[in-house]
Amino acid sequence: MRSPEELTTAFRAAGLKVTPQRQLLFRLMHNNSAHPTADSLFAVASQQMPGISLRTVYQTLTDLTEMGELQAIEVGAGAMRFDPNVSDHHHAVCEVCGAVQDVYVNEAPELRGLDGFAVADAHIVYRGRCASCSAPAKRR
Amino acid sequence: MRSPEELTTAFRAAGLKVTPQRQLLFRLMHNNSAHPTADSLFAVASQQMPGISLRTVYQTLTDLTEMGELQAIEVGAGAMRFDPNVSDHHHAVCEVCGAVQDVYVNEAPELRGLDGFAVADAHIVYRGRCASCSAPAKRR
DNA sequence: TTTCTAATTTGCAACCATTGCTAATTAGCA
DNA sequence: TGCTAATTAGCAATGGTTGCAAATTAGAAA
Repeated sequence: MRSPEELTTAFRAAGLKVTPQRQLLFRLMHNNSAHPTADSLFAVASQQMPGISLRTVYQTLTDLTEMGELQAIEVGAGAMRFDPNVSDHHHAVCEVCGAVQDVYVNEAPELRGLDGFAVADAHIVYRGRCASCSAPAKRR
Repeated sequence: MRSPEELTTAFRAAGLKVTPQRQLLFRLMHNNSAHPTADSLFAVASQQMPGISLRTVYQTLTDLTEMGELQAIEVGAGAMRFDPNVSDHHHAVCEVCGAVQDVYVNEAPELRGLDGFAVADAHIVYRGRCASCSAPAKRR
């Protein structure tokens, strides 16, 4: 996803308005590698802008996704996750803490069983334990 | 998933009852490659057993999944799909008709970016057009 | 075969993530 | 500064799924 400044220009150029709500969300998503859900982003946004509505968060995330600035991913954890990294990559989901991290593969695997199916896109979801959840328990 | 007969034995052995509802669902899921949702299975089941409840369909699918007889898959199409093929495989989802088919890969791809993550499982979802949806339009 | 009881089924309410709708507000051009 | 289309907020509604409680029933035991 582009920077808040670039998005501001892009939105205006597309005839869309740049509201304080949108600017806040641009900032919160930029370089955000937490793969937040709409709801968790709403929680953070609410601290900085009390009164912002969950509806607006959903709306803006959808708009950004349709503009290709965000990737919406489904990792089988109920809610949709939003990722400002729109490069070709995959995801690893920790089964303990739920954290999602970006993963890259060197080349797509060879397939068997496709039978005339024209693949447009492939997405891999890895499940397991992230580094901190597989580390031996430390005192805290 | 095992045959209805084997499941009957397995259920009894586990102290579970084999009801007519369960027997019907065993039969409907056995060798079922349609990757049905709970709701579509309920529709089929209702024809053969009017009055069966959607709740029971969910319950039985969940039980079978927990017993390892079914695989529950999430292909990003709203509802969960259930697959009696519990071997190690992946899925191809047609973006036109929504059909899901099983796909096998020769070997898992090499990963970058994992950073201490211990992978337990990987699932690939391919999107594209299935054979019949990419075929040139025929009169019907 | 009958009895008994824990397992199961049903129906419905509740839940969660998300979207539809609409009145009120506002960005930003003229 | 005014105007108007875009946006926001709030709430209702949706779809998929689960929780709950009362009624029913499979199947072991008598």
